[in-house]
Amino acid sequence: MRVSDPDHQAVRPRRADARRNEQALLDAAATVFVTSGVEAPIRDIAAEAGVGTATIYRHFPTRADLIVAVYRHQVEILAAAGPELVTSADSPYAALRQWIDQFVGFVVTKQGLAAVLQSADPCYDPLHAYFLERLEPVWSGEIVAGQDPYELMRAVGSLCAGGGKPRYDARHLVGVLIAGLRRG
Amino acid sequence: MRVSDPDHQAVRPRRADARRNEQALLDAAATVFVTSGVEAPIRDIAAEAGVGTATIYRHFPTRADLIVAVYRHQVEILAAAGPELVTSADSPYAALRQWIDQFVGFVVTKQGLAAVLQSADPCYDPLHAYFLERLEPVWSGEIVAGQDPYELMRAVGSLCAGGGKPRYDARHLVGVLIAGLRRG
Amino acid sequence: MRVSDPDHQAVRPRRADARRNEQALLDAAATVFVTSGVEAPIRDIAAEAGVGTATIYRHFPTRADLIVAVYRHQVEILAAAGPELVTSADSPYAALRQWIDQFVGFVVTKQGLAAVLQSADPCYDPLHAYFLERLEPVWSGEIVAGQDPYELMRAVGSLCAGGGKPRYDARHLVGVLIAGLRRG
Amino acid sequence: MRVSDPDHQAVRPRRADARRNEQALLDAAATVFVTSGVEAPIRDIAAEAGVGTATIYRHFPTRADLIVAVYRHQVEILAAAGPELVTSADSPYAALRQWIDQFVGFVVTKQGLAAVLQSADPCYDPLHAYFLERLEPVWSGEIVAGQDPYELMRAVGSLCAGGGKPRYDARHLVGVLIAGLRRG
DNA sequence: GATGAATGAGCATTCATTCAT
DNA sequence: GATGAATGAATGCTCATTCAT
Repeated sequence: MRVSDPDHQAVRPRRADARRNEQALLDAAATVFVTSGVEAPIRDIAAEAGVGTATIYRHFPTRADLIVAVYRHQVEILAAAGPELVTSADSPYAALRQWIDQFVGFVVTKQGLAAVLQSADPCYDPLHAYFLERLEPVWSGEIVAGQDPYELMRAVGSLCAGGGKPRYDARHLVGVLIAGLRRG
Repeated sequence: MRVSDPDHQAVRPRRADARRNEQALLDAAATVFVTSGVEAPIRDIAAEAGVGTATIYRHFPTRADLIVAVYRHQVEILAAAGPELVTSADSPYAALRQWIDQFVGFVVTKQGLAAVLQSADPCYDPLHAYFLERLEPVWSGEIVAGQDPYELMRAVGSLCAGGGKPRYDARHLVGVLIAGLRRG
Repeated sequence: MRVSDPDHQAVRPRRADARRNEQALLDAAATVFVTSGVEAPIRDIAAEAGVGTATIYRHFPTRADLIVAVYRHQVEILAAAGPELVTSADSPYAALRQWIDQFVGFVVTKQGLAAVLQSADPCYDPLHAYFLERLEPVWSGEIVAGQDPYELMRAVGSLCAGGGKPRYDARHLVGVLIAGLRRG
Repeated sequence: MRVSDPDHQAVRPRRADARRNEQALLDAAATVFVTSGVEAPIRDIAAEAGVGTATIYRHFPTRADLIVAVYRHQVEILAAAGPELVTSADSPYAALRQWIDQFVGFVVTKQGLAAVLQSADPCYDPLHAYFLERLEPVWSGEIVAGQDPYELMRAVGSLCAGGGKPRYDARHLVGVLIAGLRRG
């Protein structure tokens, strides 16, 4: 998968209808990704958004472009909670636990996002970089002596990717993983 | 995924060539699953086995039937190492570490198996049950106070499913997870 | 365009229905090529033949395979007339004129064939070679001192490709071309 | 192909920017036709010209309109050389040879133009008429006793359309054709 | 039982054309 | 007039599954 231009939505001024469509597409894709995963047919996403298929290609030339855009948008929301927690919590470790709770709670409901975090496909590098930028301030203080944050992020993604099923509590497992790291 | 009859291959007496074909199919599928994943085209597996596609359907009506059969077969091999380790190692924890090393080493080279372990699809229940039967004697002594072994198995599967990529050491991460459990 | 296996129809023994389908495909393709050219949609050819689209891909993995097969078959018929003429005509030149008449008459009614003759795409090399093998005995005696037969064949293809239209007599023009060569 | 109104660009007075755009379009189309042929995507031409796609439709309602306009424009340049040669060369035949050399050299570099010359589509009638008007004075003196000039022009187009490939020298073949005509 | 031929639904992608801005 | 966003039909190709031999 290639990402043709990760920032394309930032550079051009756009017509109002185009902007509206792009938003509709992001919402539709987010919805479809939940039910059908990130490999859902383009047609389904187009139908959900109420646009033609070619409109998706105009806005997001490759599937990776769309995926990145969908989650970048959602991560913006998630990211806001991070720094705030660091300062407000009783201890760095408490901050981390709360953040992890929120983070996992968020990721678990978006199976697509978990898959993206788990993946090593270079097309997600921008999104991964973005994630790391936000995660590191929160957890680096307490945990990762000698632990590659990128690997940790992928591990969290992996554990969450298995979630949403009975007898599998991703939040708990991520907690265990974090606890294991702390000892190191 | 549905499994039509998990034990179908046990009930009927069979012709010699049928039995030979089934074995060829299991070997072929194992090979193909490694390179192309468990979703590999039926044709590829048939070609690898040197049989017609319909022969696969006769032996394994659904894809899940085949997957289960393939890994059940491979687990037979893996399982042998377990009990032996428990008795020979210096301590239960040492036995566990060694077992985990072997186990992860095994799973990581079969991405298909990792996916199967990660999955909660009921069609894998027989395989999961089989796995747990073998795993529990090994690790239950040392670790899982209050930890659902099934969940743990799926977690290991998840961590391994993300593996085989640069900057991601599944063996290390599973070790961290185990370490985290031990403290609990 | 690639030709995966120009001789694939010769190597395997085949089931009767497969052979029947292949013939139906060749006939259908020949028909469709006349009306829609060699770039006609696969679906149209499949429909004309009364088969599914995938059947075409089974028999002729690439479009070039199909094109070559269609015309190779037709050339078999054409080729028969060649050697016979050489011996029966009054003079080599007379033989050539008659042959050219037949040849052009044949090619002109298959616009697809003309296009194939005109093309330099390497995928047609086998067909071109086949053509040259048949053409050279007929015309080489009289004409082509220093004339590359391959170029001549392509020229005839070009002149015929423009044919089938009012105020354009490919037969006449090819005659003129041949006359021009004779002087050389 | 239909040409909606071959002279539409002559009837209306126009804004300066419209005229500028039209010229930019002709240049852009000429460029794109060379590299991608006359069937190149409208978008490519618009991009090359730096205008929107709809602008092309405004100026040239059908693709044929654009093609005709492009080559009419280029023929203007070519035509200038014709009469001049007739008077300056040593003999009518020498003039013809030189003219053919120039002509073929020109056409061969514009595969689109060759295709247009080869075609009998009525939409090109105006362009064909225009061509004949210029060609006839040059070659009619020496050659075409009983040869329809229109047919000859299309033949030259056909021979050139096959060109630009290895082992195919359109200039040579057109020379052969002309030589053949001379004898007649 | 085994075979592999046939099927046709499903999907990504391209592109001419229209239309709101 | 100019723009470029939206449209959706068209097409190549893949693959699971069925069925005649």
